[in-house]
Amino acid sequence: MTVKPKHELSSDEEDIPLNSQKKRRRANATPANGNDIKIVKKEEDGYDSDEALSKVSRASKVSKVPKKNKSQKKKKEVPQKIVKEETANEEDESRDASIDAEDFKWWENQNKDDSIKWTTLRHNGVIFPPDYQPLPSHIKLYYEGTPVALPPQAEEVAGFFAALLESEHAKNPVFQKNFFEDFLQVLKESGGAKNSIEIKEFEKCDFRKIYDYFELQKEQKKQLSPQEKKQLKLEKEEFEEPYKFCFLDGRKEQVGNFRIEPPGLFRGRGAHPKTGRLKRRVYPEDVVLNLDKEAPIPEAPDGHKWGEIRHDNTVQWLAMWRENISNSFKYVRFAANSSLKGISDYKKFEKARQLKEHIVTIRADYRKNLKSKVMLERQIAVATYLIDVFALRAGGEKSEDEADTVGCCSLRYEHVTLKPPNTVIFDFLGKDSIRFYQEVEVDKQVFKNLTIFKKPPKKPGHQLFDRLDPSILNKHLQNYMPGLTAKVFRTYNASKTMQDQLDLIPNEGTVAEKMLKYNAANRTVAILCNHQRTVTKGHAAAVQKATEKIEELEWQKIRYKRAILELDKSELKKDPKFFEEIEDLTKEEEASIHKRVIEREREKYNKKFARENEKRKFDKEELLPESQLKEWLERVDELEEQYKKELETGEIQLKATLQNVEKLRAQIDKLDQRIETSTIQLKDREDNSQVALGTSKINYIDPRLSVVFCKKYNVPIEKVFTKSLRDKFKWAIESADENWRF
DNA sequence: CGGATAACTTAGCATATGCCGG
DNA sequence: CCGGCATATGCTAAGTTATCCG
Repeated sequence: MTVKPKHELSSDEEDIPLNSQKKRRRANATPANGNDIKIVKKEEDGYDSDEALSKVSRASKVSKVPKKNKSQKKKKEVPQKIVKEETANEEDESRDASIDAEDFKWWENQNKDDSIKWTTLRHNGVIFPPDYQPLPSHIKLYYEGTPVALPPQAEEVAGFFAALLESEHAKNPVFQKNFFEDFLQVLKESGGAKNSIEIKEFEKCDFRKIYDYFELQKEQKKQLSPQEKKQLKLEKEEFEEPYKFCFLDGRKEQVGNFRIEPPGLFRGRGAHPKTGRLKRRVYPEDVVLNLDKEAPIPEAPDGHKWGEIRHDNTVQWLAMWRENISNSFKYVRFAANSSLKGISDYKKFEKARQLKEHIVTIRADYRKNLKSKVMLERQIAVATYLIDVFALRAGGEKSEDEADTVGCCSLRYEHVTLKPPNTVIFDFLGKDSIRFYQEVEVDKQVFKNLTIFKKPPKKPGHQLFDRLDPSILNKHLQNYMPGLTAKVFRTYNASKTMQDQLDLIPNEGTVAEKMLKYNAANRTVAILCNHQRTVTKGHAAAVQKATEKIEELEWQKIRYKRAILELDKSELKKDPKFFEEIEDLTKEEEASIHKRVIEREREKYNKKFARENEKRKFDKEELLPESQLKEWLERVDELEEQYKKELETGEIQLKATLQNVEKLRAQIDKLDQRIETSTIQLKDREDNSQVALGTSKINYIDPRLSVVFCKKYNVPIEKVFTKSLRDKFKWAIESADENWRF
């Protein structure tokens, strides 16, 4: 218990001055705040050093695992079916593909060393975006009111901006500036405006005419007849056909993104310094193809040549090119339903499941290490805690020319606010500049440590974990389990949470009711992972509409109750509670409901009239006379009159069929039903408005959990997985029985 | 060893699709 | 049956991590 680990006795590397650590971005390098020394003093944070020590002996128990585990059981490889590349009949290629995929059940026979991804790989290359089509001569950019004769190269770039004129990007000054710089550059390179107008200021450019032209084109496309649209779609599919599939070890498999990304303006998320920059056109010369050595090399377009032909069977990309915004690579890869992606996915979840065997130890360890005498160990402990409990990402360092977003290791002083005794407010921008905001209670010792990590001279801009980065953290995690890294915790906790939530669902009720609960479970996971979406622009309006609808149902119900009392006063005595709600509706509320209902009725008839006549016009039939509309509207007027009277007298007029207490009660029951469904639906929609369920379903929740749920609860799999997810998760659907557990 | 980077997963948004209620 | 809305899909940006390289 009191054995002092040797590395703590010596002045170890932990105590090197912080300012000799690798330089940190964003202003101020982390100060040497003396924490490292003070931390060992008991009075600093009052921990029991004896206890702190015991942990280290524990840590030494953790077995080191070789980096590469090559000793994994090597099962026999499935004999692969050789598929003829030329099917005699090409009429139904996709059917062939699906048969192929079904034939290859890799999950029934997991194998081997996965550094070699394939032995043969053949494909037809990639699709390039069409050449630029110059605008008609009367559509121009205007500069200080004068049309500019732009060279096509520059016109194309102006068009990229014009297309975004009504978007938020176009209002963003950084976007404007970056676009304008690149635009001027292209303009210069292409010889400047042909009518020698010199463009100098962004503010003097008017892209409206180009924008309007694009809108018109969109409109015209929409106006095409269904047959024409169908024809276009058919042509598109036919053109894409050769690129959609490839042959991997002789099996026909789907390619994911076989289209080269078209040029445009870079739309970075959040405050990205490069947003608006010109993303340049990619030519065959920029593209590297990956194929097997004997594979026929697809022909490059017209007079072009491929940049390079590679034969690298240790990777799973088919083509790649370098992109000019951040100088990184873009890849053409297999589709999500491909065997290689499926295998990776399966391994990901199996790895997460493996973490179950170690999580207790890991948690016990980081709890103990929260009190370690070594600063690095404490930071590792706190970071692991945050990653485990709050599902933070690893948080690698980012460069100055990317958006300022953070994850665990890159958290800074200002991202964490401490509220004694042990409340922490996290507020930072994470991946995709999505805000992470949580006010939470944390472990007491975690709170103390965060206080230490924030101690002066540390101040805003400084790293909280000044000794840590994902590589150090991951190396530490590998000690517990081969392949364990920070991101595995997200997968593990997401799937574990889903399992726990699904376990709480009783096997009863309709499929719809079960699905509501499944989605609620899914939502718990999405919230854990902070998967958000922006509320759709019509959301507020939609909610209001639905709320009003419910109000109107309530009002109808009250009317019927009043009507019952008119028919038979004695009903009140029999069940006074039933009639209580009549009093809930004030005259004002009722009047405003009347107004809404009437207004909607009027609108309905106006629309009906307009639509009907449009149709008749198209069919060259005689139009409805205005008198028809008038007649309809008069009926609404009558209704309005009737409601007005009702409001004054309280007397309800109903059609003859409803002049009967039993029928009214039945109607009221129906209304109650509708109110309940509508209310649940509304709540569900509201709860979902800011939460994206898809991301966790696609990436984090072991699909076998959903399969088991469906099997056990008799829910059709289509209810939980869309077509594409069923393809992606075929391995799960076919392999999990109803007793499977994460 | 550490920084750079290649290769992969994860992410939200825009747009296409299709489904459901009036 | 049809329009409006929700959902599914496509697109590509933005992460993580292993590995490369000096």
